Amino acid sequence: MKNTGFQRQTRQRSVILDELRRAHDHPTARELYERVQIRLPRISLGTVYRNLERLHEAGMIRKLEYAGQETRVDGDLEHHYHIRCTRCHRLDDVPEITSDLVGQRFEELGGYRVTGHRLEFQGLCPDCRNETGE
Amino acid sequence: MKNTGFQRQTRQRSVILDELRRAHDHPTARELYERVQIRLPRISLGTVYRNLERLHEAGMIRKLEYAGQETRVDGDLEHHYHIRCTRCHRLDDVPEITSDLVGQRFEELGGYRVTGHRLEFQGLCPDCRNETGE
DNA sequence: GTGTTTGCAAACGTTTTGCACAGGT
DNA sequence: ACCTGTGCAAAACGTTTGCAAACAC
Repeated sequence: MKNTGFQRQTRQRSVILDELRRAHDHPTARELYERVQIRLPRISLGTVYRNLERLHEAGMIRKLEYAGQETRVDGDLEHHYHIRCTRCHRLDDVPEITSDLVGQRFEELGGYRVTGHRLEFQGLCPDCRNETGE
Repeated sequence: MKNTGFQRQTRQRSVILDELRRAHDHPTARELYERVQIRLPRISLGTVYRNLERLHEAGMIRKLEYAGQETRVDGDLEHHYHIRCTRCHRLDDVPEITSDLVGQRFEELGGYRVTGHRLEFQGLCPDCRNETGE
């Protein structure tokens, strides 16, 4: 079994992960906290934040930080994209993306009328490549 | 001339816009505030925030909210993408994207070694389409 | 028993807001 | 003169952190 970097297996962490795995939406830390709180009434929001950070480090969840609002978490590690409603801020998975993005106009995705998209690449900048030796 | 929704043309707003147009990076609100402050020492950070919001509404600047950190603004309205360094958080324009994104591996862009990308679509969700009549 | 993880509360950094005044039209 | 936009300060918001107690190992 893969080393996750965890030192202890606590009830809090396992309930948090369980709620995330059963969630089919993309809850914020506070929403997740409220769900976990039903099962563990004395848990604190700070514990949820700390565990989300640890789970993220361990590669067990995705953080959806690029929404310009509260960070949301996704228990689904499969490679997939998201679509956000510009009016009510609802966030859904995009069912399937098949091909060419740039230059192509998606008119409709998963029932949404698509008006735009945002794309950000990640990587190591030239300076950091030098410093780390790639 | 297009109606921008502004009622007054103030010195603050024109200096903010000017600094943004001449900026070749993607400053945060605070960074922009510091630059504007050199020319208008009594301006307040709140005014910068308010004006960025108005300029954004008017479609005169872009907000880069999807970085998971401080919101950055971009005075360049041309359609282009960005790349962020995962180590030092520097943010650059991606020089040119030509074709197929999905399935393709970009190895290198603008001197960066690319390790991943994030993509989010925007649109009107099914419910909001109903309520607004598309 | 040891040292990680927790609950709590305070602190933090970014952004928004209430208010009286300034200034554009 | 009107009323939008400003400066200032406080509040709001999501998130992080310091600490002593709890608990996994």
